[in-house]
Amino acid sequence: MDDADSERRQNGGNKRPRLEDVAARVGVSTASVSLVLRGVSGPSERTRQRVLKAAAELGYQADRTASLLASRRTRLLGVMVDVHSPYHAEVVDFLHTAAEEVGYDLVLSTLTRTRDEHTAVDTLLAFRSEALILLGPTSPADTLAALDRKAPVIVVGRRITDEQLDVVRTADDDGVGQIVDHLVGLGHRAITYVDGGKGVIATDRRRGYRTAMRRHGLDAHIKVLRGDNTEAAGERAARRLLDGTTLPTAVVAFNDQCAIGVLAALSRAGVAVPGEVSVAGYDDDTLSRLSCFNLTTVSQNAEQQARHAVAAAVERLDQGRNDPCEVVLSPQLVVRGTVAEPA
Amino acid sequence: MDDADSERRQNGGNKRPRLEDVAARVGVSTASVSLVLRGVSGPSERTRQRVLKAAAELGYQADRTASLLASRRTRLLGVMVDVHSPYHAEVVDFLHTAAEEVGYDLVLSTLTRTRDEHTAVDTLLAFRSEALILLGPTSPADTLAALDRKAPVIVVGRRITDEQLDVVRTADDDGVGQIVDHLVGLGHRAITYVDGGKGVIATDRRRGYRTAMRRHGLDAHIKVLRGDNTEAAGERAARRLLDGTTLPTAVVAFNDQCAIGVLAALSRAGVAVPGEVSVAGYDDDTLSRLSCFNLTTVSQNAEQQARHAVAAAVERLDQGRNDPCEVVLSPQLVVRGTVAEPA
DNA sequence: TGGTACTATCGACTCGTTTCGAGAGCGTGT
DNA sequence: ACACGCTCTCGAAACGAGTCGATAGTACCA
Repeated sequence: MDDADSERRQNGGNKRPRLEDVAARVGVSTASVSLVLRGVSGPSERTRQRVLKAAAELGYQADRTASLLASRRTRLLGVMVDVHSPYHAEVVDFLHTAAEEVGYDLVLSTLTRTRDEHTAVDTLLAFRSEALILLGPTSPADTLAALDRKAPVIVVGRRITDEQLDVVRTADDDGVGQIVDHLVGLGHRAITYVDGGKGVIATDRRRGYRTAMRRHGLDAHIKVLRGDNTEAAGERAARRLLDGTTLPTAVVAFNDQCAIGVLAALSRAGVAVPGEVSVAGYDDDTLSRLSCFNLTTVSQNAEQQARHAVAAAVERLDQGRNDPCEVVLSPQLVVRGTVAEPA
Repeated sequence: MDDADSERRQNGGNKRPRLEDVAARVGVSTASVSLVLRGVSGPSERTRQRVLKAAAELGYQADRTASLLASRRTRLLGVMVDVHSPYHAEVVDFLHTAAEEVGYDLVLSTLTRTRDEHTAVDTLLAFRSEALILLGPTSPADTLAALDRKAPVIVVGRRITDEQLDVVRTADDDGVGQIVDHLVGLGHRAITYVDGGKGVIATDRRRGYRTAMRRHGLDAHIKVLRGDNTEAAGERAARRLLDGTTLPTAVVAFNDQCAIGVLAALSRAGVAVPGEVSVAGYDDDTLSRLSCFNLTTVSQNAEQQARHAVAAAVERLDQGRNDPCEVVLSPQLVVRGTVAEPA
């Protein structure tokens, strides 16, 4: 009955019902329906009920493209992510909830092999995102600064030299410092670091290692092995270690992936972890939590990053903030099973 | 110079340029500009050049919400994914390229802890997706069927009882069968299966195991251990195995995660893999490729799935197909290092 | 009865594009 | 000179919602 009714009402086919269809069914204007459906006060309780009923019966759902166009504001935050990153996945999770709390919605655009940052961001802008939350962008600072002129840009997870942009990140040097402190506290002295290649993040973490070692008067033990953010790089580094005359008592890797590589190479060589050598990673990603690795690492606190990113966007959009802000979160040491007192 | 110019031209502030702004700058109508920018034939070469130049100078970018609203078609495919799944990430990757090839764009909507399938799909519809590509949906068949009345639904990666829907999936039973065949070919007879819990997928794989064992006359060796799609479940199952009197020569797990758990428990117990026991997983996910696991597994062929999903959508939308189609892809055995001849 | 103070509702316009029929301009053939 | 086709361009009407000032309708009081 209802079906036939609504089909007749609709212009011929199976097109989706419009605001006007709901309005016609109830016998009010589209304006009233619009108000009711958005929960704005104004319409009477009677109208409200009837509109809601009709909308439900028709299976009405607002056409977002029209809504966005009509309202000056879109209340849309564009988020650029790398679908392949488990860490990004986690952040997106929290971004959703944080955005929802302040009445914003998210548009996602992802990086792929054939889809670079420029393309991804263009998509976000095309959807009229009011602000851009970029997770770990690799574009140069001035590109991002240029982008910022179109819509407020919030860079997440990366230090940036440009003074204009909002940045939410964790203190990478501090994080590595915490690991070193922890290791030294357990009695380690010969602590080797496996590097993460080029990039701001790698630089910061390396500096964190160096600084912490010096702080503990372990200048002589500072040793940085070339590495990268991959498991393979970790393995290569570990093999170089094994080729040497003496092993360090602890290895700190640029990130978890790399640390896993180190772990694998060591265990293959029959070196007990953490019996003979302690190993630590960075990121607290899904891998590190696997019980077979149970890797001691540093958490970047995805939830806090997400909250601060959304907050930064809202401040720009709704509270008229114009000066850039930089939120530097303290990373958190996650002690698991790959670190112990030196033998 | 340009900056000042364009700022003056725009109405006061720093609003984004509109089609009209470009048109005014060139001295033509918005209609012409629209044609040029979409690459539609019609405008003269002279106009084309001037429009392109002006658009570039103004940094014009089409407002998608307006475009979508104005054009009957949106050429938008809605994709529901679970950001946490590395497998989904891979499919999304290929979906992007496949969609691009046929002139469609993707809107992504993700599942999170607080965001269920219904919400995710609503978002997709709100953006006027013309078809819905759902990766591994868990909603019941009739819910999906209802959805299909609003927009063609393409279910990816899951068998479904409803006859109406398009489905793209791999033959899970066949995949497990291939593993068993491979193992039997190497001389294994005592092959145990670790189950994946409830759900259609688990059922299929379990059946694949049983069928294959029977085909090889190994009915007596059929043994299914309770399990799940997690590492922890794999570990538990492996411990139960270790508690038994004799170990099987091979273990096939529901998926890679579970297989990793099995691996971990075995190696902790000092059982050599693949020396004493061979282990195989399913999914060919990122984990299985890690050299420290180097897990023999079965690939679902993300690229093919993505292509077929997009093709199915296009057939529905552009080629007037009305009958449901089911594409069942053949999974592919990926031989790595955790399987060998029995001792 | 008239006036005030609300509330509930509506009509008409707006957002930035696309679309489409109409028409201007031009060369050609008769 | 006229009609014809052709290419290029344009004006104006959609698209489906949101916005806002205007206007009925009601209730109350003097």
